[in-house]
Amino acid sequence: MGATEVGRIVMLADLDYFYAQVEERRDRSLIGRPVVVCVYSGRTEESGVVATANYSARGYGVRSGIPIALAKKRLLGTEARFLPMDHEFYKQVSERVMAILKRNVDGFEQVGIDEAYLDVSNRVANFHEAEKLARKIKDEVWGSESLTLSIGVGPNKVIAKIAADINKPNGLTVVDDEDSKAFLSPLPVESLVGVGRKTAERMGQLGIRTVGELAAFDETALINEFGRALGAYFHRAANGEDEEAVQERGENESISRMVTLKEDTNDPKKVLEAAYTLCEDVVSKARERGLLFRRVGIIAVTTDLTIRMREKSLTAPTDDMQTVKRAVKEILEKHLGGNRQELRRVGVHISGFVRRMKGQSQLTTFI
DNA sequence: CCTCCACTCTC
DNA sequence: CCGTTTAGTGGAGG
Repeated sequence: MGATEVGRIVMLADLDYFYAQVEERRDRSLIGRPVVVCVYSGRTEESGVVATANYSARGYGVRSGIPIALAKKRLLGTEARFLPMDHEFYKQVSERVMAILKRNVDGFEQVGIDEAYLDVSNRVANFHEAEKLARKIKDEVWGSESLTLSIGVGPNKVIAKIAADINKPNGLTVVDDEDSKAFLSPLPVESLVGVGRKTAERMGQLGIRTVGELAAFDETALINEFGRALGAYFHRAANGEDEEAVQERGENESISRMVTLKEDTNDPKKVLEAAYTLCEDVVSKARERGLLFRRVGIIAVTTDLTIRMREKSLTAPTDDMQTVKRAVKEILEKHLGGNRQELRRVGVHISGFVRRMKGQSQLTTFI
């Protein structure tokens, strides 16, 4: 970048309908028909939800998060295929694609399995060159993986993300500095990262429906309504301002596992049996990474699908299975005891990581 | 300041 | 009709 330039050029690359597209790639017979990748809960033959659907299926109203049974109803009479998630495989494909992205940029920040922010400020002189680079990246990914992606190019992460969303699949949208405000202004507030259904509703109460209206709203009032960090972020983002750096993310700061129980219950024995399996999972994950942890918690989803979390801090960092199981038992019994509601799902969560030093035992010595 | 936990969001 | 995983903010209360 020239010394006079102050602006950045940031991209957001987003693999299109990722899981379903990967399935289309490995089985060409899927192409041209609705494809629905499912998370089966194991409770009954088809209980579970849709993880991702291809655009053919989306045409029938099939979206992420809807029950599989509902998706089947909507796709009745079509040649639709329903496939179980194959997370390991998607992860391998993702890693190969991310490697391609990485070698084309200076700054890289992966967000989830199918998205990454790319900082190309030092690699291209202007937005026109950035567009050419984006095209090259798309060609490379297509050439070696036969996958399409959508890329948004902008002066910062907020704009790049929205630009990528605006035109998919297989899109490429460039929004340069001068166009930012005009680009953002008419969009619904939900276009901004961090504004979901609930927040959009609250903004609606304030008479804010578009990003332009949000940009014009008093910042102090936003801070009052949404808190210091969020309020200030909404104000800046709506005005097209965002200084967030493109930065590689560190290690995860928590590990959790969750399962759907065979049947709704509040029998501690049944819930604990499931929870103990989850303990084994999370503890071995932590050990693989050489981590001790200070907090253990449970997640309980009741019959009416409300979610509760309970956690406690341990007196010392550990990765000892018995300690974890005891903690989980204690928290769970306390919760089930004071709660008549039956559970549908249960989860175990650990956090407060401390890297295990060489020679450090999991039984920390008290001084 | 720390702990707990609700809430929101994302893939 | 109903999953999974992780991050982050912020309020309440110690």
